[in-house]
Amino acid sequence: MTSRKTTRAKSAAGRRVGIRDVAEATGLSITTVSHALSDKGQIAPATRERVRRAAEELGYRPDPVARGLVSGRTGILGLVVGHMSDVPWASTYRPYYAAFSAGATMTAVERDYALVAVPGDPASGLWTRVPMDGLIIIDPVREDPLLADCARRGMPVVTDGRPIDPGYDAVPTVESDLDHGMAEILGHLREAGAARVGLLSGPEPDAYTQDCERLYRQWCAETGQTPVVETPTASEDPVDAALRLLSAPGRPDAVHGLNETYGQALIVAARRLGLAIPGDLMISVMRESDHSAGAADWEIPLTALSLDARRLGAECVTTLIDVLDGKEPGDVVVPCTVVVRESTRRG
Amino acid sequence: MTSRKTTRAKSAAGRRVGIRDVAEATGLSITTVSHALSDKGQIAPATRERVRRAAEELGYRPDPVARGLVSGRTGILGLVVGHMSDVPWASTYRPYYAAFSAGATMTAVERDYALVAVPGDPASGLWTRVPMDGLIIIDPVREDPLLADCARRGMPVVTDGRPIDPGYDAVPTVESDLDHGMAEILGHLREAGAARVGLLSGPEPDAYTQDCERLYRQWCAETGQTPVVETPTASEDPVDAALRLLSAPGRPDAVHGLNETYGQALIVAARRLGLAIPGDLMISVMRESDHSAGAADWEIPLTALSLDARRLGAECVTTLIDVLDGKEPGDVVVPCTVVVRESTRRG
DNA sequence: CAGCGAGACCAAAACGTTTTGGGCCCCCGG
DNA sequence: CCGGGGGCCCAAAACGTTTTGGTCTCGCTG
Repeated sequence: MTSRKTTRAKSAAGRRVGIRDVAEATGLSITTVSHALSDKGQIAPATRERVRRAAEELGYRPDPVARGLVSGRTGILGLVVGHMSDVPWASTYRPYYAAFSAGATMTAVERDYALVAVPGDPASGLWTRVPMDGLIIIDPVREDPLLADCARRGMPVVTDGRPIDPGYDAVPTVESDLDHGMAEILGHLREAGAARVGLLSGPEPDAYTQDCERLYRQWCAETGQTPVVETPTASEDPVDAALRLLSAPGRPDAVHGLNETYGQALIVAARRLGLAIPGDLMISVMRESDHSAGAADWEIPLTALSLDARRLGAECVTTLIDVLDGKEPGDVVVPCTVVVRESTRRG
Repeated sequence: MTSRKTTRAKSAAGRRVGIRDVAEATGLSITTVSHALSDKGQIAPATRERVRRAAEELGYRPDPVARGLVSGRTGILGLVVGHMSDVPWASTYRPYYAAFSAGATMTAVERDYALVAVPGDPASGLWTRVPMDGLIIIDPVREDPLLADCARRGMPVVTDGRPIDPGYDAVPTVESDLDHGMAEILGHLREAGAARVGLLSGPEPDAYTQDCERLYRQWCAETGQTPVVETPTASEDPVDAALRLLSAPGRPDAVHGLNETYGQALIVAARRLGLAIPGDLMISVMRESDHSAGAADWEIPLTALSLDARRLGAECVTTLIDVLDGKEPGDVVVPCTVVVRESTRRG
């Protein structure tokens, strides 16, 4: 009586209806039913219709798991956000991730894939237990264990932001065109009248931060300016870092912040120091999108280098699907655009 | 030479390593290997260790799909956001969804499940093709096709926000405690000195909107006030609705907005009409979280009824997992709290 | 009228696990 | 010396599809 056989979901009546049931209902073979439903072999039109009707009537839906076992495809793409092991996605990261994820999800859905979020935490190993066809890794960090594991195991991967470590040249990558973007935004600041441009960088050990800083220093070298960089620690309130930056001896009269949160921090710091914007201090930031009315914009519309995270997400998915389809896609560079607003308009 | 057999990922060397390879490497049977790796049958400790080592060395990971086929469990939970068929998630919806999704994802991960986002669009039928153990439906709408399909098919479901249509009493539901919350926030507005409290409602046909409006009218009836409700259409700029509300003959001197975006709209409208906040107009809003510094807060900190979307997401996951584990969970009510800020402090 | 191709269908293998139901051997108690 | 009970291991079934490699029966051609 203590039947342990109730494991399966037999809630309503009998078992889940399988292809076998359709076969029995129509008096046909399993093969024929499968073919009829997926337009494969040659089936008499009448039969095909009969099968369709029976399947519909019985409410038959092919089991995705069984289907996946034979086809080798699950139709699931993994999205791992590297910094997710910490508290609720490092807050500075959220807007970017949200936009990225939105773009990725919609593109995936259009192409008939589903997107699943898995934690970057390598200890959990969850990503190993969830069936998926490929993985998107956002901003791989130094010695990323996930990246290594995927490579070893032959799991198709696309990264958003180039892997830092060497040896991953084969991994397709989607990136913002920071080369042009940084030059453009810094150039804009100078043209707008900045004498000394500072950078409010970030603590993350990823290619994005690294590249921005490098490009900034390079630009400084080219324009003959001494770099002024400040970086908040991971746990620190960015406002403190902003205050440091703006209190230094050779105070910059323009600062570019590496994410939108830093823009807010700069505004707060500036106000606390009694600096007028843009009169005493021009501010520009990285932003995840053109359209978003950033939080800080209620105070002062901020000039931004718009990163188009949405599109980056979309491109990652497209690229990954290309890989899955056997194409060998090259790296993708997504343009980013300068949007000039009040915070850098003097006079 | 045109071998089509390259379907599988045999990129590096040979095929993916399966349990059979481990068996052959150790000279044991498949059964024993399976048992050894999952601590099941009785295996000599030495053997167990030998198997472990071999598996590790070969880089063996059990195929989640095959495992899922026999166990009937995939470890994947679906999250469908009802309004996603439209453009980029109806923008007013985003902060709530983001917080909800964050809470759900983290809880899922803690319990060793993965969360996959599927479109509410019933036409796509994607959710049918992606393997999952259960589904979370956010704010089911009138005659929700998904809900119906799940019920018919026996797919375990938990909804965030009660299903509107009758006949779904068996579906476990997670809800905010709007009964108390609405009474509390409206009571606060009155106590703070409001003579006439208006409501800026929403166009969505879900239980949340419906309940808020009902509770508002009920409160009006109890306190002997004529209800003043305005609802933006789905495509309209909420500012226009706010302007209508604030230009009406019996202009309210306090308005509660059903989401955070509406708070911004109210501020903009108030400024445009030359109304001082909170002097001429008190504003309160629904918000998805306590901690979030809302965008509008850079202008004026808004009093809010905090919905704790994060926790709602977490509770949905917990409840769904309970269902999957065979428990019969009851409905969950998550408390919401009033957070008083500048926008309703007179004098 | 034999032969042959095409149309309609089907049985069985394959996918990679877990689970079921033993089998064998050795040791110990009677 | 025999019977029985662990301890250790294994072969085969099952999971629900898709795919492979047919078979059978027409009708048409030579």
